Amino acid sequence: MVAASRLDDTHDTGGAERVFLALRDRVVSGELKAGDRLPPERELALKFNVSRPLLREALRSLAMLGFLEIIQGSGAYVRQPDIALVSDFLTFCMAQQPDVLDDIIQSRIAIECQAIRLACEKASEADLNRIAASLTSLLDTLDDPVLGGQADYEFHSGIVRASHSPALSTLYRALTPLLMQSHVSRRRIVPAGIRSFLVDAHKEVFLSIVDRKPDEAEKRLREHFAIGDEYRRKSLIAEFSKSSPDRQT
Amino acid sequence: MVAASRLDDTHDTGGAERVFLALRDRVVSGELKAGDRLPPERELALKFNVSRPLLREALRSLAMLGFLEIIQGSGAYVRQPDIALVSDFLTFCMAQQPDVLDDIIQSRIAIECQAIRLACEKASEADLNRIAASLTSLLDTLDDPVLGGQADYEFHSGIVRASHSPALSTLYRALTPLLMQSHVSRRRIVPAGIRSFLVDAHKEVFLSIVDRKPDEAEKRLREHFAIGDEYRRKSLIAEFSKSSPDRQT
DNA sequence: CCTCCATATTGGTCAGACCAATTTTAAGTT
DNA sequence: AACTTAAAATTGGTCTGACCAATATGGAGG
Repeated sequence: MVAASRLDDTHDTGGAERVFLALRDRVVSGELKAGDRLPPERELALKFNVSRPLLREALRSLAMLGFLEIIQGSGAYVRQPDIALVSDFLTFCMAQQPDVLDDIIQSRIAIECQAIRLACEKASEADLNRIAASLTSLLDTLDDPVLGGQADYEFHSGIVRASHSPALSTLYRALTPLLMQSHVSRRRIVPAGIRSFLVDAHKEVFLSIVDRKPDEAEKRLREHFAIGDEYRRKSLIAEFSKSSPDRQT
Repeated sequence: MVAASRLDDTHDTGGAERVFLALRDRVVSGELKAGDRLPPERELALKFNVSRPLLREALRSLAMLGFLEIIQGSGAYVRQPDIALVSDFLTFCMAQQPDVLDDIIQSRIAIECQAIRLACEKASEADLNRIAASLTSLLDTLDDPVLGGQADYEFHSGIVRASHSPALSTLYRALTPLLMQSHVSRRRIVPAGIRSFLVDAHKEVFLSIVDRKPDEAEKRLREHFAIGDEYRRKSLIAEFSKSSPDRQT
């Protein structure tokens, strides 16, 4: 096992890794805050008793991990860590397993169902307004697959945001890219005529939040997901039985 | 924005990064499988038209990300990516926000409540046996905070595993380190006399899975979490009002 | 006071060398 | 022939010092 794989490791396995860990810990511990500029490479190399190439291996690694932004001629700056990197890696890890795209929806259901309960407790006026707005635009963009999808996402992420739970929000953001990937294929097969019905489902979910009824809200949200799932199954079956030529791999 | 921050970026911002992205994509795309050995550094440097230090910056970065394991005298080997790295980074991202440790439990509730529903559908005989076993060891280790905590974790992770949802399992594993961190402080304050009651709660949850009743199972699991939360509050209040000297920051 | 260019600073890259650990090979022994 | 052991080759680890490129700085000129 490589030392760098765990946050709590200390035993050194080499100069570059030693520097890497030392600098990373300074960032993680908050000693180095976002925006701070690191000393010049030559200076840092001297301080850590390594050559410049070695120090650069460490700096470059930190940059690749998103901890640093290195600007030629200027310096190396500490960067606010980006969830997108977690998403990327999570995506990769999950992609290693088969059929995750069909399964990722389970994570979404999990997060949203818990979020909606919290939202019933904690949603502010602003939260409700935001969700209501997404409902409106959902209605306005019924026929537009792109804008409609965006409105749909804003509705659901609005619920998560209204939970006022940073953990759930962070997770949700981490999953969003994967969700998007599985979402486009999902939405494509929802029959156009049914979409207005889906808006009603969203509306009911929203009203349950307004009424501050967690059990009801979760139940309706689950039904909403279940219905979407059912359509997906039906469409798949229809596709197979007809073996329509427009099928895309 | 640095190019390496997104998995789909291609535009190069330098030699080292170019090599980094090229090699990473080979791993992500599956062209390089776990266990494969990379060509020697000198050879790779020639192939990519960069100097060895530059190539090493790229290799080292990949190693830090967990894509490679570099062994002196032997070579660089592709490694199965480790969820632990996601955990580390997720931990870091969440640590940036205040009070996450109290909030991380929401993610746990979310995942487990969804998992237990799926478990009611999909749990195999082996899954149930495993959970039952953890129940037994939970009973046997009532007075041992370490072993007891371990048994507790095995029970809950057993539920997630029984969901047969790779996405939920992956997420749960990613959260485990953070969970542990918040768990120890949590368990410390549960009064010893009540623990047997907690075992009963676990047992009820388990029986609901055996009976394949999703709603009931989730309800009991929620109650279980709620009770734990309540104890935590009470203990905190008690600590504050007494301002006991054994309080640890 | 502002603009513009020379200079200094700082990261980007390279070449070649030597050390350390491992692997391979070959010699030597049983 | 098979095993042991030591030498040699392979491969990663590290250093030095140099030069290029982009940026930042500061002074000269408007």
